[in-house]
Amino acid sequence: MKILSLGMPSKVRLPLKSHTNTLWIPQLTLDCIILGFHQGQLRVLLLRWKGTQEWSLPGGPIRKDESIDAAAARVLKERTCLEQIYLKQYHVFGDLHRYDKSEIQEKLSHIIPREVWYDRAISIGYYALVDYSRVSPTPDVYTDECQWWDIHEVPPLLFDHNEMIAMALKALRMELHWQPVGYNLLPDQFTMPELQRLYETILGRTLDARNFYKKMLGLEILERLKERRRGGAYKAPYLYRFKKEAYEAKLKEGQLSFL
Amino acid sequence: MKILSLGMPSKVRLPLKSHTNTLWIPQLTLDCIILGFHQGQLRVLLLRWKGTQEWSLPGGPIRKDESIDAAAARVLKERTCLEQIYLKQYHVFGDLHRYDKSEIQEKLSHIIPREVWYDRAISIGYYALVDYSRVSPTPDVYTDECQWWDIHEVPPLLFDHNEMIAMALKALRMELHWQPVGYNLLPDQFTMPELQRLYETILGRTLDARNFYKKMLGLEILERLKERRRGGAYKAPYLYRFKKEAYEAKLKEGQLSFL
DNA sequence: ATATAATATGTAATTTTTACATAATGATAA
DNA sequence: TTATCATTATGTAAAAATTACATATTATAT
Repeated sequence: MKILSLGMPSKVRLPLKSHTNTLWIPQLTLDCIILGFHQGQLRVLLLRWKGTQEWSLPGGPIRKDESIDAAAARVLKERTCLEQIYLKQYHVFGDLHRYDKSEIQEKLSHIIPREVWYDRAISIGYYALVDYSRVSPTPDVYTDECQWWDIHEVPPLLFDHNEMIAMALKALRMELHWQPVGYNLLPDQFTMPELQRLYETILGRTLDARNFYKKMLGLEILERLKERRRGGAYKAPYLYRFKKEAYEAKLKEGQLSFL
Repeated sequence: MKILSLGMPSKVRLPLKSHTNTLWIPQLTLDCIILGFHQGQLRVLLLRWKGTQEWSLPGGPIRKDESIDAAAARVLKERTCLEQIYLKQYHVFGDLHRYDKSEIQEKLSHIIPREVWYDRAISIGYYALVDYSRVSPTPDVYTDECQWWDIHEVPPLLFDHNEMIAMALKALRMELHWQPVGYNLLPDQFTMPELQRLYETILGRTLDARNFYKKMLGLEILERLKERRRGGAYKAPYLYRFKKEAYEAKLKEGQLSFL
């Protein structure tokens, strides 16, 4: 039953008619907004289609013998080589005319024959929070390039993927209030200014450092290490680590409020 | 494009193989947790299968030519005769073994031939908030009865529908904080104690009346009418009404916090 | 040794939330 | 008609959370 780690022919990751009566659930896909944090930017992993300047999100159909969460984990693993990642289902995109099908057919005709696209597909949106430094961006057979983009600098994408990213960011902003988002987006060890910049970037506004320290430390889910981050310019900041047991306990009791 | 109001043969509302290559998207369904508030209870609309004591949620497959939101609205309309209702997509149930298929085949074999069930279906969960008093519960061709149940007294249901209700309630509790849930669940005119009981019921805890009045009136989205609710025993309470423009404006700016 | 720019921290004011008790009222019963 | 009743309506003080704000510290760079 564990398809997840087996991998799959990454050829098939599109809403194509050829999926009918095969391994794949027809007319249903998922798309994955893979988010990382680097240099004060929230970044999203995008793919560039072979021989084009067209970008879109990683995603694809769901196997008949895998759960949708496993399918999302599979897509994530194929593009990042990461497993056991925080993945959140946040919205289903099911409008009849989610995107201009003929435009897609046109732009990708040299890769995908026009006639194999479904008239219509429904897509389950997931976002993943990953440690940027551990990701190895990997294109698939349809694409030349897999690259991080600042979420605020994303170019016009194929399908309705710009909208998907916008909605994921909105959902993430909500989650920021009661989930330890930093735990998933930052490396195991991080500094308080890094965590603050993460919050500021996602929220789109600045925060007061003193109040931020107070708030985060008051949650009692952070542990300050003896070491400081060396190598940077100027005063070396302390390193912190999330206390996993502590925050999981508080999460369960719904006693976490980050903002 | 407006399939919504056309209605459809309500015969087909199951994840059945016969949907392949027809009007319906295969292996994908939706289920609808229709919620009303009555006599201090949060109630959910359930269907009883013909000739059985088995209950389950309203739902069914999605037409190839309707959006998923339109499909949910269609299901809702068929069971309640209501349109223009608040519907919220809250989770996709996509596990491989969401429910015991053979148990379903067995229990419903006198209604649905065993062989027509899909091996597996994925279901999009919606919940709807309706004005209880305006609902006309209507069974479909597979069911004898369509009835309200206290959400805390729901019997064991077919499929994974108990879990669906539990998760819908959880999602609703979150929404209660920043959405005017009372606007959708109560009649146009209502009293403050009614609104308070609604909140208490959904949250599962009591609230202080003075603080509740203060909070709700402080939001400046309620309008007190001159009339009071007559007919009840003892002191007649004032009637209130939501100021639609006011709360929509505040909702947009994210400036509503109900709790 | 000095300058630099980022880190680390405390206190007071404000706002929000919580706790708590009593008078008013309309319906009911005597 | 009056008294009783259960519910509605309301204010204030304490506690908690949030916001505003300024300075000493320190690792690095010069």
